[in-house]
Amino acid sequence: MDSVIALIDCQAFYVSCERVFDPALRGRPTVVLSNNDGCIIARSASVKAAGVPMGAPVFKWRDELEAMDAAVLSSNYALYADLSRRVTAVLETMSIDLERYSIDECFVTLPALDRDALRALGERIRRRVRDWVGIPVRVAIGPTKSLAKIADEKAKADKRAGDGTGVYVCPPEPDLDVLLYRTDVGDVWGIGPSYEETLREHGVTTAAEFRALPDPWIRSTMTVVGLRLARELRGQRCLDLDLVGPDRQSLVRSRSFGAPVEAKAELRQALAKHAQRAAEKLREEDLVARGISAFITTKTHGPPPHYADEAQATLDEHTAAAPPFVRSSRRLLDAIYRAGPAYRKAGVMLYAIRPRRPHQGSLFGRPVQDDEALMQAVDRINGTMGRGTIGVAAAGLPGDRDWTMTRDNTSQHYTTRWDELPVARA
DNA sequence: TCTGGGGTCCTAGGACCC
DNA sequence: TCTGGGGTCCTAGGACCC
Repeated sequence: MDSVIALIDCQAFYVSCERVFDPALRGRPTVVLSNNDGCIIARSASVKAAGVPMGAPVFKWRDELEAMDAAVLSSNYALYADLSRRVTAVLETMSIDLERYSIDECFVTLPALDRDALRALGERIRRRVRDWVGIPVRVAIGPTKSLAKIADEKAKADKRAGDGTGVYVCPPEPDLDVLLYRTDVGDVWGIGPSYEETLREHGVTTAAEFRALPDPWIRSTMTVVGLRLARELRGQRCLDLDLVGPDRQSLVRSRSFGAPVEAKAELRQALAKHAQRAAEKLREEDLVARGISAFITTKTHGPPPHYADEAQATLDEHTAAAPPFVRSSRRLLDAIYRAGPAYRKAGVMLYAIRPRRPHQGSLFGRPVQDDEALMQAVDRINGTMGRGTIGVAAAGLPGDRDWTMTRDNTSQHYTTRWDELPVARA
């Protein structure tokens, strides 16, 4: 093999982003919350060490966080997305090929050097991202994506011990087998709770035992996905780098409500807002969609009643204009709404997505160009004067009560809004 | 009282076609 | 009594990821 794969993983990414701009947070225990300030979705090392789990509802950990004097921040996705882009821009100056896997991880290919040289290269990557963007990253290297993921787990573990370098290179066989024997099968990338349970029932508890299973058994129990995984752990490359990024299949906009909602009119407005935002996102990505589904749900935890339903519709033609999706969301709500329950969340999903091409008007109805010109004007105004300045009336007016979200403690948009740039004082 | 918001891929089964 | 053998497309649901 003339190349290896490195996983570049930003450490406690959201927390690190906040620390770039607020030095007072460095060294202070910090968590970042999900939308609506519900769950803990990023934790500094000290908070992790205190046993606060990922995804935990914040209300269960208030006391512990207070005792640690932890900073509790609402999420600021515009900031994180921007810094993520800067991290990949730095990597592009150094690596051969790059796949952006998620907001805080990417895969790159590196030349197949010996272990020491790879470690040194990993260090250089790490240093450059830290110096140029201010975000600490781990670099985990292996012959395949799945083994790079294993290496990342190992690097994380080293970090916890306190003296890890943040760079880990998979050893060759037979040391690799030893490493995999020490890796819990549930910690393998792609093996979730359900497969883990099945495997344990068959006496398989380590990654090494998993990759040694017979192919037909894996295939029939875990589909080809499982088989690819096992082969990757054997060093056989089955998952290629997705260089251009896959074409989008679907697009979801949804939010939990700050407080329960019963009124149909409010659900209608929420769905209209989501439909409008989803269409805006389509236009940003130069896509059009034809399918829409709308869903509403009550709480899903705790004692019943729980209620959730969803309905779908197909538009006459592909479009990225807001009005057809908004109209459709209203009809879909009529189909699924039941009076009575207190709803906690609503959203829309667009599907049947493809790239926008000119002149895709249908034989029926208004020509698309009208909508297109209108939407261009809308985007221009919102681009200049701020998101939400104008939009369909069904989505509510800018001055309306913002019932959609609780966000008590958001940092500034340091890098994406002129009026919130950091200020340097001499 | 308070539990996120995105995504992807795979399979089975039904409808429909010749 | 006997009742083909392919295809394709679509959808629902399950599994996983960050």
